[in-house]
Amino acid sequence: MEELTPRKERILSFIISSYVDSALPVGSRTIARRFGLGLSPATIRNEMSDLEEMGFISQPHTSAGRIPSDKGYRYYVNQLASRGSAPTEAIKKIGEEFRDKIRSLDELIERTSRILSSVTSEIGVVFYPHFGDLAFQHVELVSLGAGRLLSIWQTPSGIAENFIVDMGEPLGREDLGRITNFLNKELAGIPFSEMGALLERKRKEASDSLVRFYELALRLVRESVERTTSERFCFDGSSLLLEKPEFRDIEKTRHLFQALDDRKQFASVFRASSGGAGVRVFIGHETNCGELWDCSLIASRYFLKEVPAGSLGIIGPRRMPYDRLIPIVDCVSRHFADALERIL
Amino acid sequence: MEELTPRKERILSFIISSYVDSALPVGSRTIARRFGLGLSPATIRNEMSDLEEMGFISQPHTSAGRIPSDKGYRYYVNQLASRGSAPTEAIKKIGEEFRDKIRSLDELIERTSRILSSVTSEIGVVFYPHFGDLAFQHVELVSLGAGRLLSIWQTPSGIAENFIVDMGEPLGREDLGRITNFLNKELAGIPFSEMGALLERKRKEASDSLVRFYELALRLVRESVERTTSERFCFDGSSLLLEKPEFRDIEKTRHLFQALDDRKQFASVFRASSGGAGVRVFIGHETNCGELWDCSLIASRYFLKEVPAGSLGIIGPRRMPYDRLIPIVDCVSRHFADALERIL
DNA sequence: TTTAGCACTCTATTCCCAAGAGTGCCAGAA
DNA sequence: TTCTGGCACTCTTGGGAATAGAGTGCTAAA
Repeated sequence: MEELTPRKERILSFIISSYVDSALPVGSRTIARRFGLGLSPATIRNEMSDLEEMGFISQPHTSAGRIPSDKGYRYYVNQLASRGSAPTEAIKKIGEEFRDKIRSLDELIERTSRILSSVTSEIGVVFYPHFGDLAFQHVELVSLGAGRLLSIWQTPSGIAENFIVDMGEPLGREDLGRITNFLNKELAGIPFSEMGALLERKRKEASDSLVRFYELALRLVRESVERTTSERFCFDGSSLLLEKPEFRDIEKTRHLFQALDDRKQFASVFRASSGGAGVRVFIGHETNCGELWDCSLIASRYFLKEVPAGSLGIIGPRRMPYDRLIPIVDCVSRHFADALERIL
Repeated sequence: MEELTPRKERILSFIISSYVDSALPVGSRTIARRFGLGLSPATIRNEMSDLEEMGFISQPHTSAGRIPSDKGYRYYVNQLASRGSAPTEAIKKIGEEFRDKIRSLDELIERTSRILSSVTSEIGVVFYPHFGDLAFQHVELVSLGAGRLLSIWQTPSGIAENFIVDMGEPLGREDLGRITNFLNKELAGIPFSEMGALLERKRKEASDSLVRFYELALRLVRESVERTTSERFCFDGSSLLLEKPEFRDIEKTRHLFQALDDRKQFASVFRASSGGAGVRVFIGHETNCGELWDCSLIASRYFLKEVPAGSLGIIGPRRMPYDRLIPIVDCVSRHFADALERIL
């Protein structure tokens, strides 16, 4: 990205913060007046004309002020990254919210999305963690009768996930013990997501006496662990969107809500957006989702025992106070990861 | 509710179906023209004037046609109840949707809310079942290390729920066995929701050697089974609301979405609305929720082993094709209950 | 390089008017 | 008694036209 002169940068920055505040296009007059620098509107106009030509701002129509473009926001956000302050007010509130005892994963997820939306006044989104990349250590099977099992999968660090599985055929106590031992021996240390493939491979080479074990094990894995790849998430605060002036237009808003309703599509947008570590920001068309052209995403990946496990963040209009919201999402993300490890 | 003459009833019914179709106030002229009966607009006007005085219809303003009132819809819906047909088209589709294998409770809930909204074009809502009224039969405890337990609770009919609980203190294998036996003996046959109170009572009279067991048991119950009373639900299709002409007004719609965002409040509205068996309809102010004055609820309670366990339904504008939607909600409710028993 | 001035453009608001839809009421017909 | 045609009245809706206001681009001078 090209560099801007300090003056252009200040003007761009002013346009952004003013527009973020008011949702109104910003004119040269306003800038000259509320801008420390002793410059006349005419000078500002020349600078703005340059900025427009370079693509950082645009005009809704000929006789309106300027509004920031994707590129303008992007430049601003990149500048921000180097500084990165944190609003102590919000940080304190977040800390308090997470201090309450949270007892289940569901509660944590719902709670966190609520916190995100209440602190930022945007839509808060939290994805359920997936465990695929964690290493397996130990499984326990409990019979529930009629061929149904409860399987409890643990990692070396003590994280546990469990599933009810219908095995189709009833299994005796003895069988159960054997399968348990078999799984614990065969799969120790393997990441959950690779169990299926591994069992598949081994089954082909297995002696006849073991084939049945491999098949039962495979069924168990398929019906339980492999389910976690599904992309569940929870979001909260959609009514906040309707308060923003850019969503006064029903048609526009409807399309946006359609995108949110299509959970599959939305999950893929969000997931794509949160590769890499740390907080990442996706502005307007950067989301790669047509309906979200006037929205931005601030997403953060969270980790479980150093392994990426899911993401969370907020979604709102492009016109966002990025300087305030980026550190907030980061802060919530850390608290969430902590709380997650405490629960699992 | 007072009786209407057959002619008034036919007119009311026509006004409702026309208004449901078009969202436009209905005038006497329209009725006279598209109404089999050879009556002049003037006659119809007189009848309408009566209906208005009786409170079944109202005028948005002096020179507009009439629209149905809560009372009008209510009369219509009550009439419907006696007939109760079912749209085979939709029934077939619902059956197909439920035929797919559904593997977890979460999946079933999300799926069902999606089906509800796609078949009815309204918002579909499904509450998670609560198990409080089911009888307890058997519990199993599995240690996860560091004082954390997985507890698996079963009913006589084989339904299982499980929870991870942090007991605060590590428990040896022997302790675990004792507590398991203790719980199974003390609580057999008790409904889940009454376990806490029962243990509390018994603890007071217990001999010193048993107090510790009661306390551990109480902690276990408090941290696990009693959580299920929380009112979780899932809904889908909120973008469909924005397509309806009555929600073109952003302010009005915002209030509605605020009500939906407040999950606690919404849960209580919905739950209050679904007392009793069978499908129940709540029109406008009957929902007892200010923000929902222009909405209706069609709710059905579902059962688990003959015990009411939760509810599901749809929410949309008052202007709803009740005749079509009531049987649909009923149908989904039945399929859901079946699927639920298959899963748990 | 900056500034002041000026003509120009486009939006948003207001007001007015006419068209249209629907009603209520009354007097007369069935 | 019940129904109908006619008529005056009311109220919303939509389409200009006029106006005010905001903001720009350009040019010439400091």
